[in-house]
Amino acid sequence: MNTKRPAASQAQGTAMPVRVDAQRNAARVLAAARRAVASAGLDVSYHEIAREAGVGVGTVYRRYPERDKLMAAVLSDILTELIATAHQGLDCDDAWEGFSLLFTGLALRTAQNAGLSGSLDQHGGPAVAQRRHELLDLARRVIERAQDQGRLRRDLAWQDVLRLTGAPAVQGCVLGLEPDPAHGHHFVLTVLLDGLRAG
Amino acid sequence: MNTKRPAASQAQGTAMPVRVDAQRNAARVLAAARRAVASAGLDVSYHEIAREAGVGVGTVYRRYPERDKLMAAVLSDILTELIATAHQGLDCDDAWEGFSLLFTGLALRTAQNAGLSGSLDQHGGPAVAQRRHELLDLARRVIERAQDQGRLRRDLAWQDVLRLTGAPAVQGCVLGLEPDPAHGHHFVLTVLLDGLRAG
DNA sequence: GAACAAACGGACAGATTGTGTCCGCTAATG
DNA sequence: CATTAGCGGACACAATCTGTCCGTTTGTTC
Repeated sequence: MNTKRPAASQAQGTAMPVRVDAQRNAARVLAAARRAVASAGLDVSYHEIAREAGVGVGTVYRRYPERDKLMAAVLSDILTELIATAHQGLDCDDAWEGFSLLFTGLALRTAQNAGLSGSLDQHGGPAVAQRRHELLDLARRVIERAQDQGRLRRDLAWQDVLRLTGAPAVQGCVLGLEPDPAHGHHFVLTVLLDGLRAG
Repeated sequence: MNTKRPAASQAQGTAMPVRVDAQRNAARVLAAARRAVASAGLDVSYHEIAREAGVGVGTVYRRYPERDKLMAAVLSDILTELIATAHQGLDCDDAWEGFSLLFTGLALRTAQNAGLSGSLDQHGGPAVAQRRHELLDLARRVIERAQDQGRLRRDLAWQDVLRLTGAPAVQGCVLGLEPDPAHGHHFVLTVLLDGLRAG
C-alpha cells in the first residue's frame, strides 16, 4: 500500500506537502458523499456527489477511482459516530438511561441515513466489517445490562432489539400521511421505548 | 368516456365479446403491476411489469397507454384490501381487538408494499383520493373508539397512530442485520402494540 | 375448418441517465 | 517567476427506459 502522493516528488526528495486546496476538496467530497448516500443510497452517481460537493466530477474520480473505496470511507465515517454513541450508552450509570440513549441514537442516525437501509453488512470490506462488529458488541452489552437489571423486557434477543431501531426511519405508510420527521421520529421512539420497558 | 372495445365491432352490431385471452392478460398485467410496484415502487418500468406478467411490452402499453391509469388501478386495488381490513376492525365487538386487527393489517400491507412508501396521496387521481379518504375515516373511528374505551393511550392523535403502522415495514437498520420479514414484522408489532396499549 | 380481425410479442429507434477519461486551464508552492 | 499538482467539465461510451410498429398468433364466428 502507498499513499496517494505521486512518487515523483518523493523521489526528488522535495517532500512537497499536499496542497491545501486538495485537502479541502477531499474533505468536501467525503462530506458530500455522506449527505448524498444518506438521501439517495449507495447508488448515487458520481456526478451527484460532485455537484453536492461543489467540485468537478474529475476531482471525485481522482480521489476515489474505485467506488468501493469511497463507500467504505462513508460507511466508516458513519460507524465512527455510532460507536461513539454506543460508548456513551455504556458509560451511563443507569442501565435504562444508557439503553435509551443508545436506542435513540441508533434510531435517529438510521433515519438520517435512510437511503442505505441494510447495506452496511455487504459493502465496505473487512475494515468496515471489523468496526461494525465492534459496534454490535458494544450494543449487545448495553442491551444485556439493561435486561439483567430488569429494566428492559427479556423476551427479545438483542439482535431483535437492534432491528427495532430501524422502525422510526420509515418515511410514511401506505396511507401516505406526510412524513414530518421532526415530530415523527419522536413519538415513534416514545411508543417503542414504552413497549420495550420491562414491567 | 368509452370502453376499450373497438368501435368497429359495436357498429356492426356483432357484439363480439372481449376475447378470453385478452381478459386473462389484463388480469395478469394488473397482478404483475401490483407485485412490481410493491417491490420496486411506482417507478417500475413497463418492461419490468411485462416480464413479471409474462407478456410482451406491447400488451401492457395497449392496456394502459398512460402510466397514471395503471398506477391508479394498482393503488385502487390495494385500497380495496385495506378498506376491507378496516371494516373488519370496526365490526369487532372488543375495541382493542378491533384496533389491533386494523393496526396489524395496515402494518403488514404497508410492509408488503414497502416500495411505494408514502406515494398514495400524490398519485391516482380523485377516485383514489376518495377511497383513501374513506379508509382514513374508518381507521379514525376504530382508533377513537379504542381510546374512548380507555384501551388505547390517549396522548397520540389518530394520524400519529396511523403513521406508526409504517414502522414494521422497515427492512433493516444502519447496522445491516438481515431483514427476516416473517419473524421481523411480528416482534415489531408486539412491541408497538404493547407501547400503545393504555394502562 | 376457413376467414376475419383482435390481440399479441418483441425488435427497434430515440431519449435519458450514469460511467469514466482526457486535456486545457488555474492556482498553490518554493 | 517557474513549475506542476490539482481542477473542472466536455465528451465518448454504456446501460436503461419509453413508446411504436408490424409480422404472427389465436379466439371467434359462420
